[in-house]
Amino acid sequence: MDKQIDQSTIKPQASRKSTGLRQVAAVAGVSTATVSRVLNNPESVSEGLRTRVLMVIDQLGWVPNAAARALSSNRTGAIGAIFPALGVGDFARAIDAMQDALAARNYLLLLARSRYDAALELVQARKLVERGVDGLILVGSTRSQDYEQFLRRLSIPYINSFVFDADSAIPCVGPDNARAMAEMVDYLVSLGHRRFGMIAQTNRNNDRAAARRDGVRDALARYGLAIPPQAMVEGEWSIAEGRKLLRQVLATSPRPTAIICGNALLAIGAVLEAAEMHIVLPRDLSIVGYDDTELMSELPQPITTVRVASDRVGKLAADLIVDMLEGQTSVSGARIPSEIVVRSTTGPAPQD
Amino acid sequence: MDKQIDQSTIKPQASRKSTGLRQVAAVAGVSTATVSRVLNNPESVSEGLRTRVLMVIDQLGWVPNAAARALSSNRTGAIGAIFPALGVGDFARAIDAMQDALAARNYLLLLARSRYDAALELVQARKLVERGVDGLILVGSTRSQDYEQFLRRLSIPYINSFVFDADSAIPCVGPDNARAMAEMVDYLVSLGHRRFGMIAQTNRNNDRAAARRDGVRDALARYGLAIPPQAMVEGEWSIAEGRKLLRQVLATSPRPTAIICGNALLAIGAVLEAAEMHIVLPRDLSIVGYDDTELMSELPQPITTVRVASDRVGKLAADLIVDMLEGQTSVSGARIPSEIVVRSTTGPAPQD
DNA sequence: TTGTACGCGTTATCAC
DNA sequence: GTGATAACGCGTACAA
Repeated sequence: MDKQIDQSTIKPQASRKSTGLRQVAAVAGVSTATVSRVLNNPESVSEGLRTRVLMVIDQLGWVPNAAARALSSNRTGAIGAIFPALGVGDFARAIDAMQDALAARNYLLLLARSRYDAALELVQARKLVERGVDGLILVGSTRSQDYEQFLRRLSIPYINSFVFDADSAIPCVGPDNARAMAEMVDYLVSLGHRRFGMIAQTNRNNDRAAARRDGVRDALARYGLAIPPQAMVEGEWSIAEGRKLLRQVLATSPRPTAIICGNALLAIGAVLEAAEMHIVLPRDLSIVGYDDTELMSELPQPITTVRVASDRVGKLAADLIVDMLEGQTSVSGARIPSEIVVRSTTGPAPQD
Repeated sequence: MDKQIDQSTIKPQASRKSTGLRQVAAVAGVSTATVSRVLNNPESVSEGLRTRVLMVIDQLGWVPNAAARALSSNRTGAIGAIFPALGVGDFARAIDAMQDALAARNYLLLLARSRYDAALELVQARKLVERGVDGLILVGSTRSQDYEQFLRRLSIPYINSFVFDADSAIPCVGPDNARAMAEMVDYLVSLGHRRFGMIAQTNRNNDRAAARRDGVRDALARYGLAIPPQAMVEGEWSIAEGRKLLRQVLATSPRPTAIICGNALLAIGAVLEAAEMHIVLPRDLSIVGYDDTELMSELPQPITTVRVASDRVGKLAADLIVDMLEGQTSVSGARIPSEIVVRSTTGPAPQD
């Protein structure tokens, strides 16, 4: 009798196409609960059953359904991250490290791209939340009211990366952009420079770029110095712009003796253009950049720059958000130190 | 009476925390089915109800739960893509375009990275499938037996990108790597070059690199030419390696008059190193690369290279996989044309 | 056009 | 340690 009943109750299950956990349970002769436990809490299942179930899983090639799991457990095991761009030097390195760190802790990274567009970023955040991410890694700390409100209503944790603000309410992982630039200014002033120009990265929806610019300005102010408006220009993220803007800055008078660039590509463009203008670095002019990509050291003229361990930013951000999710105590942020890498594009200010 | 019944039936729903669609339905005074339809099939709902429901949704700030939706509809609206690397020139451009194209058609891109590691790629594929992606975009077309089997068993479509093989069973979107290199060889031979060297990208788990190398070899063979083993070297993806390998190739005798590099960074390294060795391009030597990044044209010496519209690869791959999902007829692949961009690192072979 | 009711595949809370 | 079984939130026949 029992057997007959078993079979008749199995039939309808078998007709349910080639589904999952239930199948495994049936074949292994255990309950669905046990199969689930083998996956999520192996220690709570006896050795014997566990191996048996694992064999069946392997044999059937069963892959658990993440959607069902998410629906039932209210966790997806996915972390969302929104970056302005994905292929750009420091972000790319951070993303790689983030992915590795998350994978190591059994989380998946969901990447979105905001293109430095505030509205788009909010859209992306919504999509990620809709997708059920357990936490969010954002870049920067300045956002619109709408966005702030959206985040506040959220029941999931989020952190800011690539910025560091000691007294921010929400955790930050990143360099102190302003301080990094201040150190660069100190270095240049110590070389005797007094007239500065800046090829800044555009500030539009980019508080890191703004912080770098402000860092330069404030540091200079401490020495009683300032960059004249015409010698302060803005560009995006390309060599071509670095070239163009160098000419623009050098056209001002009196000519600056040191030019600070807001990112790596702008610096590379500036240095290349200087060479074409037969300006000898660092004899006639000093140029510095921000971020240390391979190019900064491999070009004919290695460029002095600020180095930030972006991979550490990525890894720590990943670890931090997972810690927050798993209720670790250490939910503070971290300031990633920056460092001035002196190469051959900086030297004593020319005498005039 | 009716009112009282309504209220008493609403109470238990209200106690169910701050859930979703049901809430919206209750507040809007419609059924859950209607709310669902407003989202997934708006035309089938009367104007009046639709706007009312939309207002309530907005007011409550409700975000549909993707997991529940996926579980119920058996589609996630997510496409998985596995790339060897994410931040690398052509891949980065393709990824950007892919994301945009997918977003335009209301799909989300789930990105994974295989690091040119076959085993890791299979792991990533499994994870993406577990995550319920509706389709898969892969790179290349050569894979292990295990992997092939895994894909065959899959019930979701997948395509190969960055390769093109006219008689492949599964759709491809990409350049014909071998043909692109063959054209480059034709060009160099037409300039009088007869002695060639090659700084290839390593072939490990990279059939595109292999195809490029084979393309060069076969094209040369047609002219009765060949690259001597010592002049055929391999590197990864860095300027430093391009530098080192150039010296290696130039140490062979007789010295090649033309050197073909397997990617952009290797070419840049080679060109920079040549300059440091006081070798004048193209008078003494011709060097070409593969892939056209900004650097290839902005460096002091613009580099002759193969240009492939990677963004088109990304966009077309995205459109193709979605077409396959949505049952469009046009499920063939596409060959993305490549083009030789002649710059200043190539010229007539030196006379000896 | 709109509403009812069931099922999607898993987790988790109970009993045993 | 193990097994029933009720959620989880949404889509969708089917009925009205």
